[in-house]
Amino acid sequence: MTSDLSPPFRPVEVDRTSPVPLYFQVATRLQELIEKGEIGVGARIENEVDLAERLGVSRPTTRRAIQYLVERGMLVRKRGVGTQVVHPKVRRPVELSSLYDDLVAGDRSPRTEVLELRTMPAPDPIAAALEVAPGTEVTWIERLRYAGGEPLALMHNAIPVDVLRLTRDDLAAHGLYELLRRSGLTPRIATQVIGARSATAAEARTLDEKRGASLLTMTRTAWDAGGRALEYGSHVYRASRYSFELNLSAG
Amino acid sequence: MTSDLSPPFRPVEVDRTSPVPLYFQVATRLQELIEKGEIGVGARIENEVDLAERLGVSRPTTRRAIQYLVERGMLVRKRGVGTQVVHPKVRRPVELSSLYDDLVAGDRSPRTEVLELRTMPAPDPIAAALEVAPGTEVTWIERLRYAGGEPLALMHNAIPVDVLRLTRDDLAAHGLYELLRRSGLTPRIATQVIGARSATAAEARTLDEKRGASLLTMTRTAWDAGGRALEYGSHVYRASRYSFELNLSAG
DNA sequence: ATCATCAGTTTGTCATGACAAAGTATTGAC
DNA sequence: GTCAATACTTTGTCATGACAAACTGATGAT
Repeated sequence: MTSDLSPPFRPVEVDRTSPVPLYFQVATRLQELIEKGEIGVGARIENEVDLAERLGVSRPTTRRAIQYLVERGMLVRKRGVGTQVVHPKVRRPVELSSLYDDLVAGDRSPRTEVLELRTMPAPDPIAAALEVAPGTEVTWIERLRYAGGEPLALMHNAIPVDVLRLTRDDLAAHGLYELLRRSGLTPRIATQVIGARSATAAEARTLDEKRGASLLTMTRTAWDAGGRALEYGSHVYRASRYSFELNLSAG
Repeated sequence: MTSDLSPPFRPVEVDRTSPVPLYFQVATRLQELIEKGEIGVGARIENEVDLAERLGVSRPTTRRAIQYLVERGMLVRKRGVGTQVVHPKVRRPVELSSLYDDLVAGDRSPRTEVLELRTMPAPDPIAAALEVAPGTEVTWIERLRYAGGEPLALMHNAIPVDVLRLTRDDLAAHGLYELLRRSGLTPRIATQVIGARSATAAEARTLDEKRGASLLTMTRTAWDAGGRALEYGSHVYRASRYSFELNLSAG
């Protein structure tokens, strides 16, 4: 029935002198083979035991490599059946990146205008969102983001001052998440709410839209691995120029 | 410095006769302790080796349980330091559920009106989204979803006929994802695009909004674990009544 | 007093071995 | 021929043992 028994694809050799973990080497190699189509969608890969033996690694190591790709949506395992390729490229769960990074990646030449930058005690709703004490000092930022010469988004952020200090120049030249990461602060968890509403007169003017035009709204709070709140953001995007793309995967 | 050395919290006994895997029993028990606050945020839990010994399970099993909670954002591990509680409840990555389920869970008494239900060859854009051959027969559904007596969303779906056959009654009484699951079809992977635009006159009339009101739009394609396309959806929501909430976690 | 060095703690990686559970394919009885 | 029982394949779970790497804190030299 399943004629596509794994062809003897090229040996995946591992480098035991490398500091890269073996399971990761195996996973990366498999991912390459799949992305290049050398193992086609629907094809079954070799069973764990044989694969492990052929690579000269243990079965747990092989399992861990396969598991890694299963979690990324490339492979599917069924007990008693085998492991099958279901998608030729990684489906990332959801990116936790900033708009700026996305625009750079998409070659849309972003530019940032810093409209406001000051420190102030956090208003209650923002303190609540950040899960910090009311009145905690935060840096309040208002930015206008351009892409391809056109205004795209109006962004408001609050960052606790003891998390990061920011300058106008930094913000004009880099995305907020890049600045965070550069300071060793890695956002790991975030909650977002995405909605829509009509533009106010002032927003329409700033964003070069007609009054009452539809805007996408996004509010987000991001935490680092230690559970410390890094950033609260409340942004509006021109719906005519922007939308959110998400890849979901459910266990 | 860290005075909060793990108190000798109650023994977590495992049941080896249970069909539930040991690692999952341990993970669940730890999760309970954390959710109930018996292990507070910031506290360090026992190290893997001791914990394993005390529970009478192996270290890999303990590691797997802890890893499970780390991936869910409750715990953080640092080599040479230990494992710390960073959040008292699970942060789910993103749910892959239907609007209907969400409304039921939120006690907002959903109701569904089936406006249209017929089979037809998939138009090219929809066939492309589903990654099936152009002209593949699909069931085309148009539904109006109410919540709390008010219209909330206008939903269009295409489901390949060889995936599932649907009746008006089924659709009126249940959410689409519930019907899929009941047939043994589990959505595992989806890509979504969320945007916004102004309502057309017809949409405004149907949704009881003013003409030009802002609407949230969401298009989605969902696949099962085997990579088979289950559903394409193109929905519009009243922005005044609905927004998307997401929890993200980045590796 | 300050800084480098070293030992201790804790998680990270890997190997080997074993059995269980869930599918699939084959065999055999009727 | 049909259906149930059986054998086989493959992944899932678990144990034990070992060493490496990262971080912490104490020690010692300057």
